[in-house]
Amino acid sequence: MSPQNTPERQVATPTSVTSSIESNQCPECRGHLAVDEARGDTACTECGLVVEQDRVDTGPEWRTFDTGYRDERTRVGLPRTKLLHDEGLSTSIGWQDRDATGRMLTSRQRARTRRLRTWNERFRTKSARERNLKHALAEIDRMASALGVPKADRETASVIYRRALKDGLVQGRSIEGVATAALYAAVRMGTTPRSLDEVTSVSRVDRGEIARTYRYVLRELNLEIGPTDPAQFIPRLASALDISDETEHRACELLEAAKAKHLHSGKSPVGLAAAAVYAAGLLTNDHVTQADVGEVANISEVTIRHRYAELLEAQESSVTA
DNA sequence: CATTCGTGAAGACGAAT
DNA sequence: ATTCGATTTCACGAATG
Repeated sequence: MSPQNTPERQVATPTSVTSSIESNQCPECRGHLAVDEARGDTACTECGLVVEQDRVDTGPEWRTFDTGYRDERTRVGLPRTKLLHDEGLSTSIGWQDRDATGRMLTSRQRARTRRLRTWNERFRTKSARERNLKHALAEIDRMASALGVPKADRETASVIYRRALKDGLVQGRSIEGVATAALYAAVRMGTTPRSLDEVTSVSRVDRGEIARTYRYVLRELNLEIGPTDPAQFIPRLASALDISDETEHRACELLEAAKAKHLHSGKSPVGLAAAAVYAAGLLTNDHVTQADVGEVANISEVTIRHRYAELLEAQESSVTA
């Protein structure tokens, strides 16, 4: 399996590594390089020098969870060889009480075998769960970093994932799907929510699966997460657009007025927040274009138009009332 | 010229059946 | 699982400044 036979694996210095990978030649001994799939390294076959570490395997992984899915395999998770599969490290012990030649075992041997089976099974399932958890937590951390999610929310995400794993919710679903759902739930519960689209943009799983898994996890763990308050998006939009504190404050007032009239149910919270920022910009004479607000909020100009008209209307009638 | 506004067709989503 | 209603988006052209 391993291309190199040399036990010691020194690591090459970064210089000239890129070029040696391209030319497929070892910088030390001119031997040729080979990829070690199991370790994710690129190493020389002659001297064992590792020229590239932690190479990400982008190849497909085909897994099935039960016979029903065997014929409609889908891509799930990271490559099997690297993080998931146990790579032959664990052992299965047969259930038949016979030795290698097929003879029945004595009762003393049977008891001994039974104990071995029990412990072996415990070890196997325990380490499987730990691999699962390690993988998932690394994935959560990667996505959280990309989104700049605060540490407290990452903790929440990992707690949610642990609970999901304990309750067996990950079976039949991809680890990454559940990990993403846990992160999404965590940021929704925190102080700086991210939209489903934002979370999707850093996940390896498509939007639909995230949404489905999110709902599932929410229901199974009895988590109650209401609709996001649009006002929570205001500070982020404000700083991205460099608008004044006054305008920012004004935007919040507009949202308050709208909420009092229940003008916000069923609408996209981000869209509402974006419209509030735009409208507040008009009111305080520091101009932001609809295009700019839409850009940072990932909302179309059309939606901003619709919302900000409603917002101003709600504000008017509450002033006169 | 840039920005804003309105429209109709089309897609996405949640709720209800 | 399908259907329905509301929302959002896209593409376009017109109006406004």
